[in-house]
Amino acid sequence: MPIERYNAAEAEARWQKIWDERGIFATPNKLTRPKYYVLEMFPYPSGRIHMGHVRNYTMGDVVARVKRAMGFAVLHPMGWDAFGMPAENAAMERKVHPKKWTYENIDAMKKQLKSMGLSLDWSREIATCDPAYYKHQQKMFLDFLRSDLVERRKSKVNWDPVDQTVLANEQVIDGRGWRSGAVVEQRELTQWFFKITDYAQPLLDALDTLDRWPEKVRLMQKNWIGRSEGLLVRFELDRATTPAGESELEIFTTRPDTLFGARFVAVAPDHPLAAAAAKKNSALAEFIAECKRRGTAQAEIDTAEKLGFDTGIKAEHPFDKAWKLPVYVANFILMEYGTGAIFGCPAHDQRDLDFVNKYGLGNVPVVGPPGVDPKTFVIADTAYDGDGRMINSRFLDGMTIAEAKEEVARRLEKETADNRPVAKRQVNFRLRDWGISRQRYWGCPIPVIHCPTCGVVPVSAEDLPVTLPEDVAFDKPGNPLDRHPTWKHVKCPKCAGEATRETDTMDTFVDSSWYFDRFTDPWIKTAPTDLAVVDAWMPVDQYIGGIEHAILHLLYSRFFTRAMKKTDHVGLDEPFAGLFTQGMVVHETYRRANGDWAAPAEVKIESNGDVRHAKLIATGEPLEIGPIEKMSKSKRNTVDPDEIISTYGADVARWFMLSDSPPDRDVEWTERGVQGAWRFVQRLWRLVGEAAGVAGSAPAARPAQFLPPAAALRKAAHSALAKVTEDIEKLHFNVCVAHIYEFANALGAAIGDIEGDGRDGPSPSPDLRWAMDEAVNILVQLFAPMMPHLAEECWAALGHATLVAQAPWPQVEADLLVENTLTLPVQINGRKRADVTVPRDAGKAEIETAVMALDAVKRVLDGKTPKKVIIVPQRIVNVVA
RNA sequence: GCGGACGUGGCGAAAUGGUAGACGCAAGGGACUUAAAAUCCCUUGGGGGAAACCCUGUGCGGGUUCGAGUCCCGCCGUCCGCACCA
Repeated sequence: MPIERYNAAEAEARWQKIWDERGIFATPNKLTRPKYYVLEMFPYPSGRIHMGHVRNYTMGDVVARVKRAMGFAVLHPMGWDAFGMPAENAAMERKVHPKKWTYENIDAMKKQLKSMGLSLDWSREIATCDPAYYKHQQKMFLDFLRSDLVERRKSKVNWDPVDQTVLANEQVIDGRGWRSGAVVEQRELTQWFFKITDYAQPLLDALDTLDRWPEKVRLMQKNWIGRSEGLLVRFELDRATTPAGESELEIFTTRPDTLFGARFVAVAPDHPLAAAAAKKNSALAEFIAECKRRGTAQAEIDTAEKLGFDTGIKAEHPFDKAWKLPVYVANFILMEYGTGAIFGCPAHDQRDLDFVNKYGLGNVPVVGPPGVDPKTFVIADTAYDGDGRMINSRFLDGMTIAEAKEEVARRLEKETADNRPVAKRQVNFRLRDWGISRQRYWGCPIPVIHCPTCGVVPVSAEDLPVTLPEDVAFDKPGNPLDRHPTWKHVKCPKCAGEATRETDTMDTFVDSSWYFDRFTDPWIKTAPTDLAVVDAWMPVDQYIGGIEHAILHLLYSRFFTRAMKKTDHVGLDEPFAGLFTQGMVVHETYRRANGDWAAPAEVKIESNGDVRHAKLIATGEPLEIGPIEKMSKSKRNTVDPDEIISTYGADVARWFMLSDSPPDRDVEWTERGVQGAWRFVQRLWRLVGEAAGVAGSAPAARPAQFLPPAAALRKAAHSALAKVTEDIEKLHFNVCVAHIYEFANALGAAIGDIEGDGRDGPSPSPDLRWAMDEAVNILVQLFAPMMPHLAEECWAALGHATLVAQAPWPQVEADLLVENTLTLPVQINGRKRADVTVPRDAGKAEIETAVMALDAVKRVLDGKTPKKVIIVPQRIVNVVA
């Protein structure tokens, strides 16, 4: 029977059109079945999708299709993270308006996504640059402002000199801007902040409840929040030595137990005490200026020497007024953490030790490691930060570190100076408030007005949205909103006097902090969300995206959800119940002799034996095959999804993306792998045709009995079904792929057996035809979530008038997977020597008798009695000789 | 420096503490073909053996266990996150 090759290009377009016309992926908000919300991180409309998108969206689509088949009402929407710098860069470089550029990109990428055959509900599509979206964001900003979740203050900020804008701490990677890569500078600016630090503790605590998040991400967030418990201690200053009669200095410490090891006190260069002292000391002023001149770039911090300047100020030890400690200004103290002041205990802190060794201040060890004689224990170049007992510490001697911390806190809390306790316990967080002001055009305008008489005045709700002006020029660096001739000049809503609009726009991470809520009801015009609807759909049951958002987007969204709850826009705290972070798509690199990179599409690979050679197709020039790296424009090792889809079809791209590597690990894109996937598509098509031929007109009624060949086939089908169902649930797509291959091999073998018989024997028995029909239907349904177009084509070929995309997931017949006899491996001393076949319900005695009768066992035991026989029911037998 | 993950054939990888290497790729051999492609069949961790089968094997060294790729301790290596955080 001649079977034509499967024509992916023709079939895929046809099925996409049918799905579209029948609107089968649109999900109504009226829920009649249990809900399942699957979401992939929405893309930035850069112009074209890349292989990372293909991987991400394929995974989400498999989950969506399977859950739909399992009877859930599945919400699977798509939208666009559409504000941001690249649109402005395009405007500057190519004189195209950011809006035009963005919407053209959206059109192009939407077309590409559609060609992937994703089961998305496009009726819910949103773009964050749409005033219909950001209007609600502005409304929430004002709600947050009223609820004390937002504040405006002057602060030292990260300034990106290339993008000419402020960055949040989370957006500074290794001292560089996350987008531009420029070395970030410190500037003092007045900024809008979301008070994420108010939620530091809840955000930390709730991490323990996110049991379907990767441990790694939870740990990263925990470290980022950076809770530390310590003591805030007031050190009295010797007024005779202070510049303007300052009487005390507050320091924060997590090691109050080491107070008797103190050798000095130090403050940050931008600490008020340092500034005051500098006014009377030009050498100190020069030192401080020098500290500030030194860069804040990572490389400089790493190599920077610990430098200090003795101010001449003396601080009194909290437990001994007579004990005076010198106060230094030191370059390694950060004003942003704690109080910007520390006491230095060099014996047990490496930085402090480096410092005293440079300035000759000496050290006294106060924690003795176990088994060490306190009298002879000295610290030279390496601080001791391990466990031990207190030494040289008066009333603390002999205590553990924990006991000493507690004792110091207890005593200093009770002691007072100026009627206030000398110390109090304090929890400190590393997390900083989220600065959201950006000095850019293409973002959501911050809806406030600055009035010379009334101060900051919120735009009234009925005047929202504050829309961006379209007539802007990008001919100069800086913020076009600020330069616009009219836009910012408005009347004050309060006093009607001349006032100006805020010209900063919001960080684009604000846009992506609630889009998943908006998807639940993108149509509502009067509010960001419909509370009943958002609470019915949220949380997202399965969120899928890149690990690069482990902190940024995922932490902001967790905060934003809490802020929305406080302002009555959602009813829950945690937006993402399940999170999966997928690996990157990587590819070999190719390099020409002159150092230029060559793209995979320009390269031909030849191999003789095990050695592979690359050469440039155009000229034949030999190329060096370089390391496998993340696909990037700079290394030119990208593969265009469009080309793959038009050459092999979307199903091939989807299948290969799922097949080779575990989804959380990097996957290497290779031509060999793609061709393997393509061959399998063709093989499945042939197999389904052949199986349909064998099954012929299978009996409609299920036969009462199945002979061994049919029973074996049914077992293979149901076992594959059980395994795929289980592994899909765990998102082990690569293992699912293996099960499908295995089942396809088994089905192929079964067909081969029948055709072999068929030549000289009778046609297959009715029970086998029925089993074959069942098997091939299961096979098609198993690969349908991954290769939906091929599956529809096969489904139709099998005679169904319905869509496989709407077919319910098949039921496993568990009985088939239970064997009447079991073949157990037999180990002797933990090493497999033989198999034993016993009835499934055989007792231990029966199994032992059978095992002892085995030749292999007899040979090893040589007539002796075994020491022990371990029988694990249904599993294994181990004979200990 | 601190924290974490990972380490299995030529390669990507499987493996609730229970037969290590499923499945795929690559390679080799064969069938079909005038030939090639496609397809189909066989072999493939290492060593020994004619074969049955035996020995050995999951980075290295220990430990727990009847039994360890999996659990524990210590190294080595790779990758990731954080980092003058007091």
